[in-house]
Amino acid sequence: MTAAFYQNEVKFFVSVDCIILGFNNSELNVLLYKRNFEPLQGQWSLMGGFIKSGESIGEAASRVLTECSGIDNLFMEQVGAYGDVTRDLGERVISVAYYSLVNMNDFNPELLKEHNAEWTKLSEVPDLIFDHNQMITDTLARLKRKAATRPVGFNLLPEKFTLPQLQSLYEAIYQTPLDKRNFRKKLNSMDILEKLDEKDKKSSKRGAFYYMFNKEKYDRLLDQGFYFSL
Amino acid sequence: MTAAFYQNEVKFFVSVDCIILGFNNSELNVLLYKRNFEPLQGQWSLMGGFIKSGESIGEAASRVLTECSGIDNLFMEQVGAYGDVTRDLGERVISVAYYSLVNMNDFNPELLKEHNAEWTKLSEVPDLIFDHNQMITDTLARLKRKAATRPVGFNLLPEKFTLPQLQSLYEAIYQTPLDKRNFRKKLNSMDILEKLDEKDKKSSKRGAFYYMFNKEKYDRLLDQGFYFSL
DNA sequence: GCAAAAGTGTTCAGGCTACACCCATGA
DNA sequence: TCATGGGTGTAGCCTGAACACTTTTGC
Repeated sequence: MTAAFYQNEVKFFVSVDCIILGFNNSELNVLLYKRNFEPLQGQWSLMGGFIKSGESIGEAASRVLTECSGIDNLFMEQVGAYGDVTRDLGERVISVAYYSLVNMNDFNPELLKEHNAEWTKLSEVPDLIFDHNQMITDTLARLKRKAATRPVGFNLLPEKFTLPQLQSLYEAIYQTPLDKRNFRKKLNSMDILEKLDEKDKKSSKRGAFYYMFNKEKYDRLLDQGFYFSL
Repeated sequence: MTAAFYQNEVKFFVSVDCIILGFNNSELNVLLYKRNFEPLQGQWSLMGGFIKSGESIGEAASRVLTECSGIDNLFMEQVGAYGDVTRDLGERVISVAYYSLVNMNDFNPELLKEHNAEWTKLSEVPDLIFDHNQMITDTLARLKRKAATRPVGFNLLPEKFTLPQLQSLYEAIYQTPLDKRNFRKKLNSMDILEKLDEKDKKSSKRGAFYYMFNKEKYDRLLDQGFYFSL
């Protein structure tokens, strides 16, 4: 029963490419690295790798993420499969893209160096190999939709964050300025944040209160038919 | 340069599976067929096929669609890649799902018979092979989002359709009843439909006016910053 | 003439947008 | 004391939701 049923069909290399997004200084960043193997050695590329036998697509993506971050269970979601015949210049490779939203501070700088990896502002992404620029474009469109309807943006921030930080994150995602009062009013009305007593004094003299996303509260509200929307 | 760069990596069978949706009698239907080859011969399945060398993923999906419909250029969009290690009982196969929205009347019944294919109401879909039920579930979630923000629903109707038809289509997609007056008001305000003089008298004595979707008008409005929303 | 589906407006509430000033603090 | 970013409330508008009766016509 484990016999070769599909003998007459063709097999393909299948890889995953990870669009790892972070947020810093009011800007979204993506993790890129310089390829250290042919073809196109020395060119900039997304983090990726081939799927191994015995490994699901998601497991492969997860492995790539862990390898370059040292962190398990990062937020991650499939973008889609890319399979143009000539997309890879080496041989034919079908690739499945995943995007991941991470807190840049959690990344070990030495591990990044080891992988030739660098955080790059989205506004300064160079020409990447193959269809990797397209994958980023598709991811950003998806992120806009997703962040508007699900509380995924918090993955891009430290556990404790301020409202000005959160707002500038959403401004970066939507690529549009938001009204401070309206933004805060909306968040307040959702009642999914915990206000701390502590303040962040790094970016202003007065200091801004820290908040935390309360997942338990959010899940409870979901059950009651609540929908996140920002 | 066409040398074997990735010699040490594993290759996989890659297939496409098509979730072909039609609309009839106030119900969404999906095209299923009885597998005529092992493994799981005789079981119900989505329409699908292996990707051939020299063929992109989209081309493979398009080929499968044309093969069973006799129609080119059907509306089609990728749902995602499915790659659990044990998803296929024969051998390991990674599959990319595409959904397609079609006008059931355009399908040649004899061609369907040839392929062992049958239209099945969504409410009556049996247990399918592998993860095909999951693919349908994912497609329906995607369709809800898509149909709300893009005028893709028209692909499920004949070129000429009535407003009661269109409303029942959206009721089927959203799985919820809609208010007749509000629905018509919204459509009217978008100004993307052409009202014909002709009436459809099949479903009532009085008859309902036929309308057509005006793609040119829609595209013009898009340029002016208009967003479809239903 | 009656059954069955098509067609038509108004009202109300809630959410979204626009908008400007005071507060706290470090330098 | 002043420069800098943090924090707060209201009013108008618009959109979405609720809702009931008349029209047409085949039988």
